[in-house]
Amino acid sequence: MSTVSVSQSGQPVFSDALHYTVVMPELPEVETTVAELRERLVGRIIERVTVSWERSVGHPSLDEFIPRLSGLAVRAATRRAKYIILELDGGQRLVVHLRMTGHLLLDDATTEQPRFVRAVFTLDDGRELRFADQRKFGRLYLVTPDEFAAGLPFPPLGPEPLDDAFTHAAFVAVLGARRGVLKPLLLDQSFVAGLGNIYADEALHHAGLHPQRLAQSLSAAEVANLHRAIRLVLARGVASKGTTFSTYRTTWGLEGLNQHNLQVFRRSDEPCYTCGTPVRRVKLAGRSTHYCPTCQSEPPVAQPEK
DNA sequence: AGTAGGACCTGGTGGC
DNA sequence: TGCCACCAGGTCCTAC
Repeated sequence: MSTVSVSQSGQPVFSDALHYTVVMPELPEVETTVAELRERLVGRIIERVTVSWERSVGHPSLDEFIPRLSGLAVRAATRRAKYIILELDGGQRLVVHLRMTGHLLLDDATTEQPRFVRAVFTLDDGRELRFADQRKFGRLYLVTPDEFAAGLPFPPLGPEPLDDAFTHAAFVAVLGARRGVLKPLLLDQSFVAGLGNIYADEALHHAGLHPQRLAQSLSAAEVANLHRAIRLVLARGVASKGTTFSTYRTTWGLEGLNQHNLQVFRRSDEPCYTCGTPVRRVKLAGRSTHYCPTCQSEPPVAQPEK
């Protein structure tokens, strides 16, 4: 449950407030958000919609987006990859991708709007679902049942790593078709859905694999280790309600705890918990990449360079 | 098919 | 103190 902030200086009391200070939402952060929305939003009716940053709406046009949503009840909240899916009356779906800095906040309408609000969905119970997004990368999509059945608004997505169907054999199958450097491959949503920079680095460390290893160079044992590691770090992230790097604290804000589980991410130059070697940070495929040079030994085959 | 780089964005940080 | 270049990273797009 969220905590309640009681102000004695005339500030509103944030009862039933739901705040997220999660940065960089990946699968566990989105899963946590969806679980909260399932509990607190399903059954409510969207009465009114306002959009203050037009490009936050990815589909359809704003002229269609707003009137089509009005009066619809939220029937279910689910997740696919890093997408939040709100099923509405008539089978329409409001799909949300938080990208880098998106937040969904559920607050009493009388409370002050948080910074960077891009869209507000006024509910029938006096609350508002607020989409805040500092860097404006996040997107909202409204799709019809036919569009959703045709795969909109999703790009090609790989298997869900926490599904029971994502067995070792299933991982071998998707990996066998791919080549290239491990780190960018793990970030490729069409390979396995839901990993981002944090959990990709953590999975590689847990599996003892150097981020520059080539996918096709892995032994059977290393493939099994990587499969186990992906599932483990994501499951641990979900259990910890996500990873929070917040620059500010609020008395009513919910916060994930997985940052305390991280072995290498954002631990540059700090000692590896396993062997004490300073964690190294390099730029790989345009992303900062963290690894332990001892636990994750260098690729056995020399990379073509120089 | 893969790789690289730019674009989208803005607040925070560090250098001068 | 003030300015400014740079960085953060999810995804799409283009080019090679």
